[in-house]
Amino acid sequence: MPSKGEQTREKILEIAEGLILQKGFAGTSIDDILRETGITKGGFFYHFNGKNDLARHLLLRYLENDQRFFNALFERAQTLSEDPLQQMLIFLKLLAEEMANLPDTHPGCLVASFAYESQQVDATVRELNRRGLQSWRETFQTQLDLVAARYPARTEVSAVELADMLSAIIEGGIVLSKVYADQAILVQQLLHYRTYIRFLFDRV
Amino acid sequence: MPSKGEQTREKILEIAEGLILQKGFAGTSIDDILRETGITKGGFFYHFNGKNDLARHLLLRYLENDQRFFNALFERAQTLSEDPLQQMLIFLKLLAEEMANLPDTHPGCLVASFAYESQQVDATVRELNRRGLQSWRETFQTQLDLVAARYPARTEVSAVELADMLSAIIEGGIVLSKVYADQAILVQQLLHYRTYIRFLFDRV
DNA sequence: AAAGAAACTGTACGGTCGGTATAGTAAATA
DNA sequence: TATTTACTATACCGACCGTACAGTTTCTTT
Repeated sequence: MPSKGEQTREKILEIAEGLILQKGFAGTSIDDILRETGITKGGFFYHFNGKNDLARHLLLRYLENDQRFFNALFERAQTLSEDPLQQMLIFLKLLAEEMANLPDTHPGCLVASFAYESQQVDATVRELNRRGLQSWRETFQTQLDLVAARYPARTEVSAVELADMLSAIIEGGIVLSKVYADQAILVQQLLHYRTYIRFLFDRV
Repeated sequence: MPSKGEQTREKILEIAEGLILQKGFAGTSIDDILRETGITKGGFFYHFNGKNDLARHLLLRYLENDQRFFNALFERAQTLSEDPLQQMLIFLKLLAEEMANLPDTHPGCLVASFAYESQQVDATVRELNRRGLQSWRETFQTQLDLVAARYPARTEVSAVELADMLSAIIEGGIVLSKVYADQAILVQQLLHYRTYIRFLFDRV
């Protein structure tokens, strides 16, 4: 059982994340967070040294959750097939399904949020953001390397670029989904990426 | 020759855009803009009714410029080939070249910026944002329809989704380029989209 | 039960925010 | 020359910003 402090901390992080994704980092005041959580300013500063400290913990939590999420989907894909290409394709299908099953449209990605407010956060957060993208790159690249080792690509492609393409599709798909208020778009785009992977490595 | 007022107006818009792409909309104060432009608050409010009014004009200008930019590249592509598929492929190559020739990394896209601060701008700006994405969709879709009319796609694909994919690649590519501080990524991603189009319609 | 640490509340601070108002002025235009 | 355009300069507002800290309650350990 998490201590009371941990619970409050988690509540602050949870609510702050939602607010920041809708209003931006600079646009979300500490008072906004206090209003939603019900705690007072002193309580907030007991847990965090300030807004930038909040941003750092927020991003850390977000990246860890995302990593866990991706890992879980890859593990599930690995139980369903032994072939690296099929695993990748299954992973993408599972990811698309998860995005389709969200209650509303995707709330947004903190990495993109901070990327567009880079001057509002300190160098630590910017660096953390870079590392976050890099860890996604490595996660996807690892699988794509396995694919490329077994299947000759139709055209010579870089696994890193292809890994980045998935990140780009996710980030871009989220932006479009947000603006159109239609989660289907992110799903469609993920499936297009999947088709591209199939064209590259599968004998279609 | 633009009148003195027009010049000042343009200067405000130009500087505000740069600031907003780096610090976000809420994170950019009117005072910030005054500092950079050298005008006073009275001067600013002579030209704009407030921050939201600025946002609207900013987005309008941005979308018009972008539309002109895309149109110019399509026209150039049309002078180089009569075939719709080749025109699309040339367009994408030209677009990638333009992105590669930017002096620094891509400064960002206002559409994404406002998408991640949707609660900070009024409904007019949000609607304008949607229309902006929609006009890109139509621009790309028009060309892709011509392609699909002449070339049977390898897999049945929706021209709208494929058009949105380009927008997503651009938006996502910009995010990655910003975070990694490397404009090459956006270029790579545009070329991957190009390869996907080739796989879909061309006999590779 | 006492002590101490953890988890806050309450309040106050100086600064800045977007926005408004107004008086004055220089330059372009009719 | 008269009028409009395009500002400057200054002052002000209430709201809110992030920060600080002294005090109080709640939990945990001994």
